[in-house]
Amino acid sequence: MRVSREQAAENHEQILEAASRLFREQGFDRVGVDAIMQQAGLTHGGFYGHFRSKEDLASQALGRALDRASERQGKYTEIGGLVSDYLSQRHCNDPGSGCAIAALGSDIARQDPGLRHGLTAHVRDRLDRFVRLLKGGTVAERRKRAIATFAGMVGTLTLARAVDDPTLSKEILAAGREVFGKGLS
Amino acid sequence: MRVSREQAAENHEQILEAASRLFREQGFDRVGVDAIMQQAGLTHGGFYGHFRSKEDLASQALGRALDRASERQGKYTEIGGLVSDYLSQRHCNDPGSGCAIAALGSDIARQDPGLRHGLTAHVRDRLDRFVRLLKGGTVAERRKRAIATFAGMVGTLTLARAVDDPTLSKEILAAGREVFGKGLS
DNA sequence: TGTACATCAGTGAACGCGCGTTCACTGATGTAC
DNA sequence: TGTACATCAGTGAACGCGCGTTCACTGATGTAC
Repeated sequence: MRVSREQAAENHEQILEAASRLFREQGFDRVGVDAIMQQAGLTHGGFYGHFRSKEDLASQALGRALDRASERQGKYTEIGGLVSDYLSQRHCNDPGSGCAIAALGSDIARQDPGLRHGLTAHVRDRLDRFVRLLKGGTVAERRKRAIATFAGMVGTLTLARAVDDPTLSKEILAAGREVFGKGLS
Repeated sequence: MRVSREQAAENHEQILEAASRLFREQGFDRVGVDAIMQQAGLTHGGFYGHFRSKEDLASQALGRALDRASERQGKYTEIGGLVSDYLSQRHCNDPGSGCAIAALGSDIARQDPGLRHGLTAHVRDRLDRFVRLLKGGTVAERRKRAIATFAGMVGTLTLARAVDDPTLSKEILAAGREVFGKGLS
């Protein structure tokens, strides 16, 4: 049962959207093509009309998630607000719509070269933006602080999600907000 | 072909050791019971004489890796050396014998409750030790810095491993060493 | 504008494969005399 | 100390299952006249 070109394009979007969320929620290996297609309102057989492989989808879905994150962070003109948002309870509880680096962090290093290459370009871009948000010191110093602030944010969220005690998790988030919210200046 | 009790105990250790390394290198989901037993010099059938399930092994192997990390870090009397070691090129290139939190970070949040509970106890312990290494400020301030330093270390290593450009990876490690090596004081 | 046909997005059964787990069996170890 | 037997750690075939992927088919869409 053929569908219109617009419908097909919309289905394509739905698959990417579903994959982007499910991968972040459960990791690349725990989400099957079947589950993604079901979430997109389709059956698994049609998948290969849209993507060459699951790996191909993973790479594109990560790219999409990272682009969204850039957009979201692009709105901030000062580091404090950005960090507060990133290290919020809401973000911690909802990895599916949040930062893909924190959600998939250690997984990414083991994925295929294409995906890692896309991520690297994104990280570079994000660091450049961070440098522009920071004040004081030389450019080289701001860049060091940008890297450490970004890494600190990712590590704080990873840690807050890993522990199973809500009190400790909140304490970790709060400490991260306080220390990294100033951009380490 | 029965083996002696000492041999059986040694085999048990070998399985834990192999699992601890392989899980950190490839992640929980990409390592099979088969591969672990082979690495331990045994065949897969004997696995269930040693562990109740793969999950059970994962939990124990993580515990072992974390204990090793505690031992290793316990040797340091000042934060700078500890951070330099943690954010070294060597550690970055060899996740299999390194920090399990950085190697399995985002995976851990999705594992079973037993494993996460063990990890939480470990994180608490590690934070307490960090607090003792830091100087200056009130106890509450030192604790905040301990959390942020620990999170920063984990995030820096995760990021340095995720990117595919060695130059950027080295820059990230160097920035992390410089910023977090002072314990954020 | 209407008709006839080619196209092709999506369906669902089927494939091969690897995984976690089970189990009958083996033969060296440990024990009872 | 030596013998006879029970124990049980490890083996390897087998199991059911879910996965990524393929493919013959369907029927609505798009196009040519």
